[in-house]
Amino acid sequence: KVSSRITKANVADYPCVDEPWTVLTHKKPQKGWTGYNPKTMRPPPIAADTLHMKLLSWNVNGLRALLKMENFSALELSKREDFDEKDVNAIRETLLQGYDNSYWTCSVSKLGYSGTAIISRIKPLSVRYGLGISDHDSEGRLVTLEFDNFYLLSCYVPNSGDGLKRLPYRIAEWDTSLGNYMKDLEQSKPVILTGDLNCAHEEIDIFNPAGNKRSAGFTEEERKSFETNFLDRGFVDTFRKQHPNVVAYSYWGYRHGGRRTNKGWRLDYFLVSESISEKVHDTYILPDVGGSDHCPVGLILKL
Amino acid sequence: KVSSRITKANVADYPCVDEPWTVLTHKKPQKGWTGYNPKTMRPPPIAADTLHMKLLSWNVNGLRALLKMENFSALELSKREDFDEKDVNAIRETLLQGYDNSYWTCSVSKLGYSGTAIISRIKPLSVRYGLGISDHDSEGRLVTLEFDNFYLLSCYVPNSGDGLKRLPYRIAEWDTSLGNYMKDLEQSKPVILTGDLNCAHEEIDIFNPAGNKRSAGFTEEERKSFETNFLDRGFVDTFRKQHPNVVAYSYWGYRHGGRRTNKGWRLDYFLVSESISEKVHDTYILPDVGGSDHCPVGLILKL
DNA sequence: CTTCCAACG
DNA sequence: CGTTTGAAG
Repeated sequence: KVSSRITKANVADYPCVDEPWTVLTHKKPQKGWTGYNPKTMRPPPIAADTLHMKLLSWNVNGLRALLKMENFSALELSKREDFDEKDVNAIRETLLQGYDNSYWTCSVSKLGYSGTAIISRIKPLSVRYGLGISDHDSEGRLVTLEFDNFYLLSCYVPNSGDGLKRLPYRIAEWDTSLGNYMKDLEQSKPVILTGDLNCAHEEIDIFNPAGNKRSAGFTEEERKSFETNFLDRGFVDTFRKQHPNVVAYSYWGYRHGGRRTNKGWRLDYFLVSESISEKVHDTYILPDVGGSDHCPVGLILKL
Repeated sequence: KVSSRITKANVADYPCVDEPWTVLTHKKPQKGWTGYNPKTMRPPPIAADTLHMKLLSWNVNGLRALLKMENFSALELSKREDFDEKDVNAIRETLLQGYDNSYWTCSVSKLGYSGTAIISRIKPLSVRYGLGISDHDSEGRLVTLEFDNFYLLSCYVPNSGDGLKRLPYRIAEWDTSLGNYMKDLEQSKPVILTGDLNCAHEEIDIFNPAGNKRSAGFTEEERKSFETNFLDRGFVDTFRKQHPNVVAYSYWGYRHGGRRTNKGWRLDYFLVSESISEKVHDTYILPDVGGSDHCPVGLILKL
């Protein structure tokens, strides 16, 4: 889910002015809300001599389909990595052009169900998979890398599911444990959490707030949990901080042409420790990047 | 599996001279064997004033994919048939242009696993699904229509499976029961069996006989069963009777580009009662019809 | 290699 | 609606 660059969506050549995603689809947009234009609503380019790092997170919803779509040739891949499973090998090596460090984890309980990875140019000081002890269901939902100045967490928060069957687990087990885990890490270094957090925090973060009050991802419980476990404990939603009144989504369901009509949700975040939040130069969303029901989100961090 | 016509593969406009399927792929073809050219190796067209009937049988290996492929629009279909399941409805009505009588059966034990149908311009005198009592596994493998002068059976014989796990069932239960059932019917009228019989009878019927002696569809057991249950009991393999030395296949596995190299099997047959065999004007194979790993096979019957 | 289903989102 | 797996051929 995380890389420090994505080939087809560099910030520089990002093309969009007055495109569909700048349109508000709320029936009753509140006063002051504006659409999101990632071309014009970005800060000035960061100075070349300012040491910085670019983070990009993307829920790709199926790597095989994505790689097929983007015309990757999974066949002419070198044998550099020593992995057992052919497809994983192909996927890894295809994405790894120029990246020497990649860290993958996936669901072992239900194959193909979930998984996360971090691909990085910079070698981390340490790597950790899962939440530690309480990561009981081994669904490959978390990778933690330790860098000099911060921890980077790539996470895929459990979906509460049809009929909200998994809502209790999601709140009581996952969100709580993740918050605790982040606070633990924070004692040694600032923390940056990114990924699909499976929650649209506020009304501005979803196209139809009224109609989704009992939909997984926008229940009272999940939104409250988002606050108590993360925001109230000192983690900053950097996109929202930078753009307090901007409607911007990172997910559009496939089911009703949501992308075309911009009926989306903001589910993909960067949450960072307060102590590092002033170092964030930019947080941005790349809504025109296709190939998944989610689009990538990015962050530029001054070092 | 059975229809009296197939749109894209009429006998009249069937185009092929010196095409790949005329090539023998046997490593050691026996003396006198020739390739099959359905354009030149057919009898003279049947006289227009000779009353006749055309039967066509096709294992389509997935109707949804086929319909998609052939650009059917499953949406603008009428509500003529009163079926519950939408897709079945769409499929039926799409295939039914001009056919008032269609008879479908499918596996209820494993959905999407197997099924057969007969689509006919002529209304049958009676219809029967399965083998009767012994059709215990309800896999939708047989439809019987009664016409004035014969019974027509569309059949999908069980594959013996990987590791020949189902070979005993296939032989002892299925083939035996089917043979008995056909002999029963034959007491009142001649019988025509068609479909994927999942057996390449002789060496001429498979591209690599030596290498497939333990492959499902060419085991000693299946070939013997084909003889004892059908041929020895008086049913005539009409294609082979008409073309004793012709190498012609009706199936090419997807796995190793079998269609391109004509590495095929003859698995689809017409077996008819001796009493009606002299009425068979032509039996033919349509190897250039794509969209499935099997191609259609046809028969013209004088009435 | 290609189909289908079921589960999941 | 679109993805994945697994079974089947």
